[in-house]
Amino acid sequence: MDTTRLSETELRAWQALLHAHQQVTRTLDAELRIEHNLSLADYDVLLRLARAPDRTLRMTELAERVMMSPSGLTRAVDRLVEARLVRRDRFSGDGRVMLAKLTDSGRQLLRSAARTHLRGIREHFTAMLSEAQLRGVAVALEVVAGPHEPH
Amino acid sequence: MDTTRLSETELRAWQALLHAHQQVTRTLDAELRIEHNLSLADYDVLLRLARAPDRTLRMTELAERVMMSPSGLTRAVDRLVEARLVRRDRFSGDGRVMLAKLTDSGRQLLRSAARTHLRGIREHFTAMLSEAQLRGVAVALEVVAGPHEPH
DNA sequence: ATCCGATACTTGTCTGTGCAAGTATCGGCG
DNA sequence: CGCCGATACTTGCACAGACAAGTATCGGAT
Repeated sequence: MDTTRLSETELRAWQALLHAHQQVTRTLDAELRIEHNLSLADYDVLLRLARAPDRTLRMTELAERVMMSPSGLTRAVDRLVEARLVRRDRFSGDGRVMLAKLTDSGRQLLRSAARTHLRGIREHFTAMLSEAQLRGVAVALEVVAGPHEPH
Repeated sequence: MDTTRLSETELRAWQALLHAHQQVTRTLDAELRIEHNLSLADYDVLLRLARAPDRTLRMTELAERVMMSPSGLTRAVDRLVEARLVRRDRFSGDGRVMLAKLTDSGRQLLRSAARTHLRGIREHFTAMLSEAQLRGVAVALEVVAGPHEPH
């Protein structure tokens, strides 16, 4: 196989991945910002917390789940704490770890943001594809993404 | 259909898109930076110029092709000019437009960076999928990306 | 000829994010 | 008990990119 070129199909798949991601992600981010004053990254943080036991996670675990660097997460949580959507508590069992906990108003905002967001995912992504296509995309891109626990 | 939830397949496809994109772009960006001191965005700018007639494009056209804001592109081209990979010329036919032109050393660098990059796309993306999967992903994500001329 | 809205960039400013260095805490070992 | 490497964040710094405002130019209408 020629190692200095990509086949037509390879090139198309790669370009399509870039374009589709950019397209969808920009749109969803804009919708969340306009309707709920929340970035897509913020939304993701709130969502992971909402799914966690007691709506609480250590910073490191949260960082892994939202695909952010530790420092990036610290800043993101700073903003969410400022907005009263998240609380920070010291973990009594280990003085180094910080727990981020979703507040009630965080839950409430997440709930209403979720409506916007899920509608957006449907509208700008999944509704454009058949069930079979969606499954194909899921299977293929899961391979590419590598092992991830499905949190 | 339930509008407040996503089906299992929808959710998987969406998450997989996010994870796969992040995974692959981070890796490719890192490879380009290490081996050629170029960001993925820089690479893309050089590539679009290389493909253009006379290796030259107006700023606006270039911005569309690389999916960057006008201001973002101005800064990106600033850096590439600084690195002598691109030249800026005024377009004689219209004093408002600026032409970005790939220099010879830009071409040369792009050539060698392309080897790294194409290998990377293969290794971290396309090689993980069958030809049929790749075609499926391409078709599906092209729909999602919407109409784009295949520059 | 000149005015004026439109076009094509660029610049000022702000936000988000990463890396590397700093701080606090932990837990084992002498 | 006290040291010390490891762990869990947080902070300093730097940089890329976006939006909005600014500048220069264009081209049609008066």
